[in-house]
Amino acid sequence: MSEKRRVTLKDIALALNLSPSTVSRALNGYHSISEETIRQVKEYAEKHNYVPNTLAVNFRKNRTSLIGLVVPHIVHHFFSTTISGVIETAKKHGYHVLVSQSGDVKDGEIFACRTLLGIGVDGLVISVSNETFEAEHLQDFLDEGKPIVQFDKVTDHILSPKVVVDDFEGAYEAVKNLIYNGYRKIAHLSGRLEVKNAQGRYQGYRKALEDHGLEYREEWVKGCWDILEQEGYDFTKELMESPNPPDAIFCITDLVALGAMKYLKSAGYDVPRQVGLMGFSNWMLSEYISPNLSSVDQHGFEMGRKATEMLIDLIKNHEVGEEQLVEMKTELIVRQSSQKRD
Amino acid sequence: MSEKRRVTLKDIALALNLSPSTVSRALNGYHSISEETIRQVKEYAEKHNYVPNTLAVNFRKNRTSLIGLVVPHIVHHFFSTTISGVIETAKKHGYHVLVSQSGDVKDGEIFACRTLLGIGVDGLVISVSNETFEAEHLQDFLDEGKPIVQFDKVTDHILSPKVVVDDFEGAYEAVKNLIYNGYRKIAHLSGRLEVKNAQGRYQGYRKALEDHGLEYREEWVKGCWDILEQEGYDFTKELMESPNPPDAIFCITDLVALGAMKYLKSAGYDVPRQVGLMGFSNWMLSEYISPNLSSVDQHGFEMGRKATEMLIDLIKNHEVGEEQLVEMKTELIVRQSSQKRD
DNA sequence: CTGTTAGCGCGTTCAT
DNA sequence: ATGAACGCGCTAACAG
Repeated sequence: MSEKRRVTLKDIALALNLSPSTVSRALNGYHSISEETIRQVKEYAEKHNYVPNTLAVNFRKNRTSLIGLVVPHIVHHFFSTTISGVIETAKKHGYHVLVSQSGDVKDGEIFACRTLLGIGVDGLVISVSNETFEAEHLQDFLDEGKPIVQFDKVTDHILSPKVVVDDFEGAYEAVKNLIYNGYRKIAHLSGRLEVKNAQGRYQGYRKALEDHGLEYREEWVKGCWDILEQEGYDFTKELMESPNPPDAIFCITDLVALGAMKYLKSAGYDVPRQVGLMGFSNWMLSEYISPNLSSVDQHGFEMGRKATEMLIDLIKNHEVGEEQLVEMKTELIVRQSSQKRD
Repeated sequence: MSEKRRVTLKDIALALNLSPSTVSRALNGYHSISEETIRQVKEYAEKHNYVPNTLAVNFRKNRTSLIGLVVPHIVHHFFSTTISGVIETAKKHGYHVLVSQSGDVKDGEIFACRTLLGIGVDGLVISVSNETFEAEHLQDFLDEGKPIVQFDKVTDHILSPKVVVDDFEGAYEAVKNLIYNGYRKIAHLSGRLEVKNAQGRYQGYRKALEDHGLEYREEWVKGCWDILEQEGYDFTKELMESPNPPDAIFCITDLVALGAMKYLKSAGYDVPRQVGLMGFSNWMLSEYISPNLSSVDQHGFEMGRKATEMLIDLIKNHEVGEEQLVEMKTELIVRQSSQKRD
């Protein structure tokens, strides 16, 4: 509990017989200070290891060099990847990241945002919850001149730059792959269609069927409300026990696909020979399960990086940003679960 | 870019014909303020949604309500679980969390810590890197009166409370399980034995062998320097191709076990019938791979919670904490990979 | 090139 | 029960 008092600008000024402002300028490399003074000040500062009081600087400048990050679930592999991208990118630009999770529910998100705003973050990177259909808590940021960049799960209820993957194309390619592999009755475990990603993937699915002359049946589309593994399990059971079972399932995300896989295995189906399976998001474990799961990679780290770079640009230019959509390409990862024959 | 100026104490004072100090006191519930004034002030504040300027408060009080968190890798499932525990617990107590990753290297850790200290976090929760054998960058926190709580991967080069799992017992039970299942030639893919966890698990492994009269052979212990999947693969290959191959492998962590599994499968071994496999850490994917992997759960969320609670206690009591070890129990999760027969 | 002054918003003396 | 005054550490505006 020593609590040695830190050296302040004033201390240096006093010791060197200068004014605090001169010292400040010397340390911050102003042009209008003599070489000699600068040298002197820097030397003294170094020697007494002066560290500027960040709290005071923040207060004075009314900024924190903090950026807020809100994601639905930290533990989901895709998000922990994006978190990594955000943090690393922020670091490179001298920013730091406050990470919050919304739990994928509206109230959690609102709480997180209010808190972050209260702390005084300079900007926000957010992937909204499944329940975000209005955005007052986000508008508050813009009203205070603090930019927001959305990524992955985005809402149109607020004007801001967005970084997303091309869900439509990702889904299209994924389903096309199933078709090329010989599957003909392709079902889709979707999400809530009010959610953009879910909508995009659903549309890609339909278009792929259409373009290849395959039948679209409404009863082959099941909406997972919470995007849970259990939903994947239950809906797959439902599908397979129906009078007209599909021979392949395209799932909105890998977690749901895992549930589907579990059911199929437990019910004795041969994946991929009897039933093909395709996920989305390329979770780490998709590579390890057996049969390993074909999926669509979203380049999470890159998304986090891109979103953060855009945000920091805005912060530095004192802009709150405009509606703008950056679409990143997905990458189809073909593994065993979608290959009818080896 | 509207930038509506926020309401300040002064504004309220002016409007209500009071002094700023009275308003401050009213808002912070001082005893020496009349009910009436309090009511009045609170009402006005509410109506004009006054939000105290956190930056000013922090500056004044010389604290941030921020706690720093440093882990080796955010994307590792165990750590993302602990992160979650830290964040949720902090939230409950009105604290926020700055998450950094060290990349499991010394320089990364030092940089993260310096930065966090610079920002002015009130305390630090850290799981140190594989290379942390001295701790000046941690001592700096204590010198400024800011407590540290270590968890999971801890070092004795600094005096602080630590939250760990009982690695020894976890390993002991894990290896015992292998033995009970009929394996007799048990190898161990360990980590760097200077690292505490690695040491504990190694000791548990040895003791289990000893207690059950099994042979310990030095060439059956391989040290993974970076704890990578590839190391698991390579060492397993080495082991199995040696003149005296083991019939089971206890791995320092699931990631290494995955590498082992990959090799064993690719080389045509039957896991678990020919070779048993046991991991440590219970990564999410261990449940999903096939055969699914027996492992030792470390209750990551709980560890994060416990460490954070201890830290916040210290912060609130203006203590920097003493050497103290909280050992949490592990939980053996028996799955297929360690069952010689079903 | 440098010093003086002033103030960011708040909490906390010390008065009254 | 309230107000006046001060200062946290720093920087920006305005002199000179």
